Amino acid sequence: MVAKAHPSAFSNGHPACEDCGVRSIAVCAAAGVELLPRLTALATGRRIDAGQTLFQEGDVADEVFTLTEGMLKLYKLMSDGRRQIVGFLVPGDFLGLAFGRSYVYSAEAVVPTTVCRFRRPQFLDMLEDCPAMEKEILGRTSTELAAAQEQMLLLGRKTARERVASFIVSLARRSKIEHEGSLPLPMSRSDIADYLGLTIETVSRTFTLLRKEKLIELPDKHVVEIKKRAELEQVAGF
Amino acid sequence: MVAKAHPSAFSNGHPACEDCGVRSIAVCAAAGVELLPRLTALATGRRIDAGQTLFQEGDVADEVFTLTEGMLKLYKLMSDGRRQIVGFLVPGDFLGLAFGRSYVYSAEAVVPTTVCRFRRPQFLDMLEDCPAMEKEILGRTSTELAAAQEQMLLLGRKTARERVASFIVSLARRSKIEHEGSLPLPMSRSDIADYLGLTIETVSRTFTLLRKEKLIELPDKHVVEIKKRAELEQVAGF
DNA sequence: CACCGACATTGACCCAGATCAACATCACAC
DNA sequence: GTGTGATGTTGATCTGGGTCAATGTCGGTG
Repeated sequence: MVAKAHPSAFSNGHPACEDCGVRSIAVCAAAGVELLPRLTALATGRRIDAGQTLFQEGDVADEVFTLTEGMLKLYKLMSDGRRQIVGFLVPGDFLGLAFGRSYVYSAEAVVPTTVCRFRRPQFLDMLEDCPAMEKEILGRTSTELAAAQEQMLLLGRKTARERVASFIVSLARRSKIEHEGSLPLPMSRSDIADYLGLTIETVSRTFTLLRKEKLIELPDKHVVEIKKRAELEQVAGF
Repeated sequence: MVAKAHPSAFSNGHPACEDCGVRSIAVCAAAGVELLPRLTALATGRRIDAGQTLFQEGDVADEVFTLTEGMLKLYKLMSDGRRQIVGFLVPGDFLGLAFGRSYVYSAEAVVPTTVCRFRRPQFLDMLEDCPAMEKEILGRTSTELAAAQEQMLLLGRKTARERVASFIVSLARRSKIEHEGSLPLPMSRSDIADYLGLTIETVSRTFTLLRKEKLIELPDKHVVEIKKRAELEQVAGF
């Protein structure tokens, strides 16, 4: 018997899926209640310190994950160290389903992070029995593809000012911030630069510029306060 | 009865799926033989002249397509006319399954092109009855996402020389050209520029540069001949 | 055939953002 | 408290690729 001061947890230190904080927004939401015990049995938790990598580009892709807490950055490296961050993941996001032998990007925690891990073969087996979950994954992959295409427009054609404005507006949308308001910025300037195809200096200067234009405020390195949402969206080119 | 001098064709001018030239490499390959008549009944053909658009970003996404002949470019436009091409499609490729109300990019023929068209609701109904096809679409979407992420690295971090080299190598791989050899380049310099996040002048200069470096030859505006494949891959950063 | 318009190449110059460098800020260890 | 290293900001300068402009190439048309 498990004491219930806290939600029930299994020997692997992972809470049961029924108690999972992100279940309603994760791919698991598509699994019917009858599949929850099976999901729970397959899942193991993992804690990742800030800066620690979950996996690296080229590793054999034998696990898939749901992010339950924190933030991950996904990136690709060139041999000389140039880096492109291809995405930031937030709780509820799913990752790892590479169609191929190995992961096509590295994943590293931006802040202390927890993920829920599944072995790939077992997860795929479960997908067989749960078409709703497969549909959900297809939908998410499609949405991610559309976001990647939007980012291609940003990287290929937007100015530094437009890039930074787009970044802030996109983050705000994902955080469900509708108008003006305060936005956490957990990643470093270097991460932002490598996401936007700029240098840290240009990112810093551009934040300062937007602040001088009174579109944003920067009460702290890791917080942006949106002051003029409409103008910011305008600058972003949305 | 349909005379069989040519493969059987239906009133809509579209050949039956069983006779389709790209069936073995399209999503339709995942449909069992028993589904072919149903596929054929749903499909209609469409011819698109070079330069004509199949659909535009923002149009209601009520159709999906398989490219049967020619080449399409997919692109996003900004209000001031800046353009980012997010992909070139070749026969066998599938497009249009936007997860949302409307298409997120425009599609235009690069050369005279034919597509096979399905109404979305009917196509989705068919997917319900054919999990193999849904899996196939998920696999393709995943692969496309990985390609988009590779392109993000190109757009965010590579030099003009690396971009053009990457472009040539990627095209060669898709055309199954393994080593040295001649490669058709159906799109204009302007299309290449908008795909690589460069200007036409830089694309032109960079082709000339690679030619002077003896990595490629340019016997014609629309042909590249790869002379030193290994060095080209090196420059591309692969 | 000559003419035309679209596309591509090449040259001269310019500028947005990179690079190099100095300094500021802050969390943390001692 | 003071020192130290990581992170961020700001300034000065440089440069890869953009912009502007002239010229070349070629397929189509009368």
